[in-house]
Amino acid sequence: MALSKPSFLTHLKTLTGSHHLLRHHAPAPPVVALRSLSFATPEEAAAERRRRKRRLRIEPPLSSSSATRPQSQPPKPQSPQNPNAPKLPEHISALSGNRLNLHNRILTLIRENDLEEAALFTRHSIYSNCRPTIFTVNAVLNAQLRQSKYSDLLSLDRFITQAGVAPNIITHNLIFQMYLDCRKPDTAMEHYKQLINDAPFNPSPTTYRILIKGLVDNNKLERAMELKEEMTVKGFVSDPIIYHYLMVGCLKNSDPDGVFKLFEELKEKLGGAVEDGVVYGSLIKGYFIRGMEEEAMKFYEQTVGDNSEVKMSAIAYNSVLDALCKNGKFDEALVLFDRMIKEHSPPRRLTLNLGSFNVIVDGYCTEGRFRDAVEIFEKMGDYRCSPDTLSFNNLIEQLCNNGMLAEAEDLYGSMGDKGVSPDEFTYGLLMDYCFKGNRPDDAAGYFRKIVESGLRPNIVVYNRLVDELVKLGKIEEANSYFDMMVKKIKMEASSYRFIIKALSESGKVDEILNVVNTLLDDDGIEFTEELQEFVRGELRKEDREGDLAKVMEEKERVKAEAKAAEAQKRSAKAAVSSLLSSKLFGNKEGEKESAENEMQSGQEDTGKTALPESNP
DNA sequence: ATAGGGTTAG
Repeated sequence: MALSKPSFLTHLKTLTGSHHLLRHHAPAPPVVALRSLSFATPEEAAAERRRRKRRLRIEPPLSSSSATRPQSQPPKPQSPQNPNAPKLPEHISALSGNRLNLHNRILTLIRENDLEEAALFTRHSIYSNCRPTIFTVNAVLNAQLRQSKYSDLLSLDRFITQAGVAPNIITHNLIFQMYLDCRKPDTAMEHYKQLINDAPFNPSPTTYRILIKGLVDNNKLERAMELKEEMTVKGFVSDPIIYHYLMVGCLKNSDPDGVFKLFEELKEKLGGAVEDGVVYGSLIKGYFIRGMEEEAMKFYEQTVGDNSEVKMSAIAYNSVLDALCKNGKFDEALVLFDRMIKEHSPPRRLTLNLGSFNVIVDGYCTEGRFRDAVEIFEKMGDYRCSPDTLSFNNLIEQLCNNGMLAEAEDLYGSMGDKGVSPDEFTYGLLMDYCFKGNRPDDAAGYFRKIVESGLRPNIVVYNRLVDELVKLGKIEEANSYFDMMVKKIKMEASSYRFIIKALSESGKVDEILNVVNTLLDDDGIEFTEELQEFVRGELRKEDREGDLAKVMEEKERVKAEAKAAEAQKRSAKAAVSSLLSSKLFGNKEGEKESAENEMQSGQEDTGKTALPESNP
């Protein structure tokens, strides 16, 4: 199995290490939060939600099957007269004629979700007689960001920088967003410092929104607060949205006083009244946390009361609605929800959205009113709102958690009609609860659905499946899932140990040796002395300790043979290619190999950085 | 015709 994650990270390190704005420091490489099913922290889940949200604006990612294009060597580094002179980005008027045509063609590729082609086209155009504008580049970078193609994004950014396409503020904002999504706030802030020091233009208000939100999401509230002060010093207006982000940060830190302080500060800044409804949900939550229910409800009244001047959007309402639901004011929440429904008159005024239903569904569930929850969930369509995978998962989980597996499965069954696809989480959830409900065959069936639907299988879910099967004494079956999945997911050492242990306990020595054989082929796992000792210990129980050495020797022999065959092939090729002219042949070989590695790795990390050849 | 405003549930 190809070594996927480590090589990806190494690759990213190379990219960032040579990034123009980052060349002065050499921190750890950004550890990209790859999509995974189990989130270690709520922040990770939140980061994933943000990514999903952005992804919504683009067609859902198809299985990344488009072929990797041949790419050639980077050109010689250019030597402009003054390499330190910051270049001004082009003005929007540069986007005309041929360059506008190019722009539109690339936008079409993006719309068709062919990001590889869009990036490649952009690169190839650099040295053609029609250079892409920075606006075109930004469009591609943005699409890559939305699809979490972080290494592609960094690679393209580096490419255009080396090629002398001057980035503009939007380019930088995209880079900030990427680092923050990757949970690398420090790298984002380094980049920000470089921008302040070196760039021939200023940050934009959006720069601060991105940074402050990202810092809060990454648990750097203090730094976010400092940045708010800093932007004020620089003459930027910190608006209600910035304050809203910071208030959310305070709530996360259980610091209601921080919320109140921010609200007062905003109020003063706005001349005594805050009209934007977005901050009131947080304010009310602050009072609830503080145990000041009366104050909370006073502000609630002030926000939505008859003579209120506060402008409420659907999102602002949702935040208030959530405050009520989570603090024992469900009756009031229902009244508010009703009012939101009455005020909803699309397309003129929108006071309801998917989120409103998610909040009220959770409210019903908290009250134990699951039937009502399902009912309102199903009424969503009446208000031109449609559920997504996450909202289905949410309700399915609530039902499962409360002993209503059958109802959860009904709901799952209705996803298809609504055109919503279950994801790995849906299946993992149903799998777990089928095991709990003593239906192991159905549970395994849900697991197989993950594989059959072409979803990226996840080691955590796989571990849970095998764990349950072993607990039930279904060792053979567990082993068959090991065989099925070992090629598809990046196994962990502990997963190998687990299956070996289970096989050992039922005396299946040959199967153990099989697993060891697979392990030896797995480049991602080091067969440490300790691991070997563990295997030997298990084999010893059946008096087959010596078999480990046999397997290892055999593997060495096979590997040595393969190596020899490869060497022979190489020298034969060398003989042939010396007959042909040029290095072209050799290059192509190299590319073929790396393309194969990527396909095996199954990651979204196709970050090839080769530049096209300079002028033809 | 390049970023970006907010919410809620994994």
